[in-house]
Amino acid sequence: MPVKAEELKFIEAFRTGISQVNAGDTILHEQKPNGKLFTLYSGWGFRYKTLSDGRRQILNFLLPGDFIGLQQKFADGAMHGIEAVTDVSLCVFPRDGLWELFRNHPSLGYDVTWLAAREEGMVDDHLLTAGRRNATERVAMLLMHLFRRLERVGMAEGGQIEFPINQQHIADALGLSLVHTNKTLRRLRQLGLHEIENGKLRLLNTRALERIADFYDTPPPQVPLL
Amino acid sequence: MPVKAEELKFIEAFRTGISQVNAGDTILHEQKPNGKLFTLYSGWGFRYKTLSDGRRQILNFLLPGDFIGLQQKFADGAMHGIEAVTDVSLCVFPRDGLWELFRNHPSLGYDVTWLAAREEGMVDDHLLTAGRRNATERVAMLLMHLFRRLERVGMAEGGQIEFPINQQHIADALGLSLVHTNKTLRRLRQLGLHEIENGKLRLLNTRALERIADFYDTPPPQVPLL
DNA sequence: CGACATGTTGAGATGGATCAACACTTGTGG
DNA sequence: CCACAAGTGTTGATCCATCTCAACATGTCG
Repeated sequence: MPVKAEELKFIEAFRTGISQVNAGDTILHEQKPNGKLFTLYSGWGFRYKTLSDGRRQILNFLLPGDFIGLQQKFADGAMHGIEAVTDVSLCVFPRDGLWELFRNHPSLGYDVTWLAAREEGMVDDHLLTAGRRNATERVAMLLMHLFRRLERVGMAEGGQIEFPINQQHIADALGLSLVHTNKTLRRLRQLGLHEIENGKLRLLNTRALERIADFYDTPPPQVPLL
Repeated sequence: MPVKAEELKFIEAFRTGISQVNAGDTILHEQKPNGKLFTLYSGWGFRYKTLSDGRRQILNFLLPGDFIGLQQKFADGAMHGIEAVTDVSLCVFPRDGLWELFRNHPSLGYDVTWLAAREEGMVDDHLLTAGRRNATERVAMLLMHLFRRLERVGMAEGGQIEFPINQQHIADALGLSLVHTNKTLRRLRQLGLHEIENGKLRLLNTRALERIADFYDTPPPQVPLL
């Protein structure tokens, strides 16, 4: 989405710097929020929460273009962690600059709100999935969801996408056990619906997956970028 | 939270009017978004999504002070409905006024974002609940969650709150079946943890409920109001 | 009075969890 | 170069939390 030159300049000035994080590292610790804000430039990450006995729920996956950290800043004590799946590069914004941004560039503030609302929409979807879909539907949903998102940011090539997450990630995102995730994934593969190989996901029958997941996507007109 | 007089005036001018909705009526239809924005003045409501075969997931409950409709405005096709639990009065904002608000009163825009982020934080919690807690933990969580929220808006009197939702609502919010919700609720009651009677909820052992749910609340400093 | 919403309870079925192996790959230190 | 540990995927056996089905009770309302 186009941004005015002036706004772009402000964004440039606004950001503190670019930061690199290695695969598997924690970007934001669950217990100690730091109020920083990020935009994900490249790589995959995820937001998660854990119960005190270690059960983990992945809230959503973070892909290039995602804006991160609003909930941390505002949430009522309810914290989440962020972890890098692959090596990741982040654009870091200062802890207290958000108000500046709203004041000086309301249109950017508007965009931030847009992004926040879009992310909440995604979490809404995942809640429906975890609450009301069965294992097969959940897996189909996740595959379609991620595939479509990658498509939108232009990261689908030749009908396949990079797929750096493992079955434990999938299980934690869907609220399933690792073993059952494996069996469900395998069943879908044997039905010829998808293939995961060498860290690539290829969907072989999106029609069927959409039907199973009861997932029908409407791409948004255009997405703001920060 | 205090608001400047000038801002208050803008809010007054901004709103289209106040609207009343009867218990059980749909405030916002799942399939046809209208882009309107609301603030809930009084009563209870909830946001929900349904699968095409009718399975319903309640995304969160709406209580006085909640700001509604952002996701509808921005979501990528992913829609949700809103229904009134009790009779409800709403402050209605015009469909396209949000940008005006951001431009003329950045601080109000900032507040909107705050509210959006806080709501996402709540959905995050519910996703953790639906994905990783068992039935007992879920029910304990819901009771604590709602009780604390009502407390914060000053609607807890004498250790009890209005509790207008029925077991079907609870089941749909937690991703459980109606029957199992009933049995779980009953077990907690027989343990002396709570009482629901005549539309009132009384928590008899919040300590135990918190422990079961693994839920420890940190109230936010102050909440903006629109 | 009957229709309807809501809550309650039991019996049986089942989807998914848990437990326990094992295979394969990769990286590491000796 | 090999031995070994660690991470990941796979599979079978068994268990159990939750779902489904089916009744029945109660209160409200026309």
